[in-house]
Amino acid sequence: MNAPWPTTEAEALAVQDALRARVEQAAEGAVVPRTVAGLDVAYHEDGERLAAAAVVLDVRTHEVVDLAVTVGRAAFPYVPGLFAFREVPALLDALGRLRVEPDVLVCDGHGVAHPRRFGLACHLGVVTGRPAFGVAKTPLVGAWAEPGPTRGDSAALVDGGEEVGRVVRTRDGVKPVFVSVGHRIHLGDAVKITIGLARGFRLPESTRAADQACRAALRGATVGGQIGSASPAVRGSATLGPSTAHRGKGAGVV
DNA sequence: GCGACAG
DNA sequence: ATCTTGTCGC
Repeated sequence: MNAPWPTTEAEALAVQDALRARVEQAAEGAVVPRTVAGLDVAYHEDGERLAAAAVVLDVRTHEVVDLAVTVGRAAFPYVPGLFAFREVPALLDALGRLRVEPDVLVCDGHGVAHPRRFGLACHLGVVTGRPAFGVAKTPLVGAWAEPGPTRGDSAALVDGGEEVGRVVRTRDGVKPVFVSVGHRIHLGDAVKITIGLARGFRLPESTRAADQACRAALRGATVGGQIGSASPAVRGSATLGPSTAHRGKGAGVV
């Protein structure tokens, strides 16, 4: 029933074309999350083995409510614009191990601020059906004016004549982050949530927590060959069936 | 043709 | 993404 994971760039592009129509818009205020899930992936130096983490935080207190990690392999080579095909299988596996269903997914990358308006946040939102948005550290597409110097200041990220995201200053005098809608959420809400989650640091607490969790899992899997021993509250796996290595010759790097 | 190019 | 600890500055 499930379409096979794309092996070539042409196949991946076709998948994006098909899924793009399923992205849903949302009115401002439609999403008032009590919890968010921070998602991130860490790679082994071989560029193939990886660990993915999903950490659920209470939006108000930033307390970790749930956490799940999984280790596996990159499902596609890194190609700007096709980035999601590399991490989606592992991230879905991690999300599937959570006991608490997060109200919104905070992705490490872009949503519609993408050449074909279907970045990682859109992809994860569509396949999970959950509200989702992306917070990226660097731009992929678009132009913008330097936002004000104060935390909370922002500027429109424009591409192809449309606002595809917002460049947001989460801390005074610090390089801004790029926020864009993924699925079922309004850009203004995504920006507010991002600022609320980024208090002491540039990146949202959710992203930082996920980054720390997958890095730790990667070490555990590399050194001990097993993970999840550090904390009994963490659910993890040392294998990842579907997320096998990319094969074939039409997609570049391996 | 020459860069740029999420992680 | 990853290679990488201490250090300069507010």
